[in-house]
Amino acid sequence: MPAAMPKAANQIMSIGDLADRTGLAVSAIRFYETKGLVTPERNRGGQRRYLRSDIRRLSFVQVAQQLGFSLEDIRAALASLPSGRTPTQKDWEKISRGFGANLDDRIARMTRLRDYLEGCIGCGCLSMKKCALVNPEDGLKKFGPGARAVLGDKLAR
Amino acid sequence: MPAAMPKAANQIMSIGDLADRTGLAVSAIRFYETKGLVTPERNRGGQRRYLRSDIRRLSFVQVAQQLGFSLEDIRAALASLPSGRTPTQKDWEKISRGFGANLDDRIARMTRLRDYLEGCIGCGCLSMKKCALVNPEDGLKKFGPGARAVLGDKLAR
DNA sequence: CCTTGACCTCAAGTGAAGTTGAGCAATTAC
DNA sequence: GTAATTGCTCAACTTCACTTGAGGTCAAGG
Repeated sequence: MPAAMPKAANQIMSIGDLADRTGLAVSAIRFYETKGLVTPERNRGGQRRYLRSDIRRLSFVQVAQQLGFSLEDIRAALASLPSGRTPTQKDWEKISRGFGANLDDRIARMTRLRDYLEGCIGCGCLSMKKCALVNPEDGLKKFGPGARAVLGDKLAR
Repeated sequence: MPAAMPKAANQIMSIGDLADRTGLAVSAIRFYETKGLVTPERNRGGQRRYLRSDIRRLSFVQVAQQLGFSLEDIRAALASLPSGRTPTQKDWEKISRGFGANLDDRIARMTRLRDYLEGCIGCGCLSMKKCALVNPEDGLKKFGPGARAVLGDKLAR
């Protein structure tokens, strides 16, 4: 058999293969393992063996990271995936929804920020403690000082 | 002696006052100074004395940081403010526009990301290195490791 | 079989963005 | 006028997200 031998059914792969498929550095993948983001098996030589579903797992990590989540946030989200079996679409959809809802919020906040920059920063209100954007309500301080308020840190709840 | 003593014309203030007005920690303000983001005068006792316009300056730092800019990016932007005089509205508007343009991009990108997340994450495309979600053209990555900050705070729990 | 490249572990380093602490000086409040 | 508060410098420590290097092992091709 010549040519095409793309890994036994390409069901399992080495760390290098996974790195190629995800665009991550090998060192990053090992690092993620220490953070509990992936937990590969080992072959009898002690080398890591990954499943194809780990590609998606790490891709999710990358996406979520770009959305601003910390590795710990992501770890927590991934922890809700089934441990015994390969996650299904439904599994993924479920955890994606959590992140997506958050995104809506973030988009709204960024839009507000843009408006702020365009219309407000030159107006002087930045120097005023009571600027609705910088400091919407008295008492917001305890949730995060200063301009954090701009982002819509809700003090409610 | 009791009552109203709201700072001599509140034109100049101590680092503690500035910290109160911006919500920043005193240590952070000093740190920003080492990064060239503020350059206060000193009184004859050697203590830092800030102008009211520094409130705006630091507020801008906070806002820009939350947009994902590094302190170095911000330093560069602030460097275009006039050094001899207190910045005018126009000065601020000018530098804000630069950041704002960037923001439009980001909002667009995030909106795209949200759409993908809703419709795509379960579909398998996440396993592809080229998925726009994983690898957006000019991804947030180029804004540095602070991309996290762009997006604000943590996943609601 | 033997070489070469991929992998292994573990420790240390990086850089961003600060915080904390020691030891001391200046300001403010009473 | 004195005590408490605030400020000063400088060095070291912290967290996050990785990378790099040393020293050694495993596995696939020729």
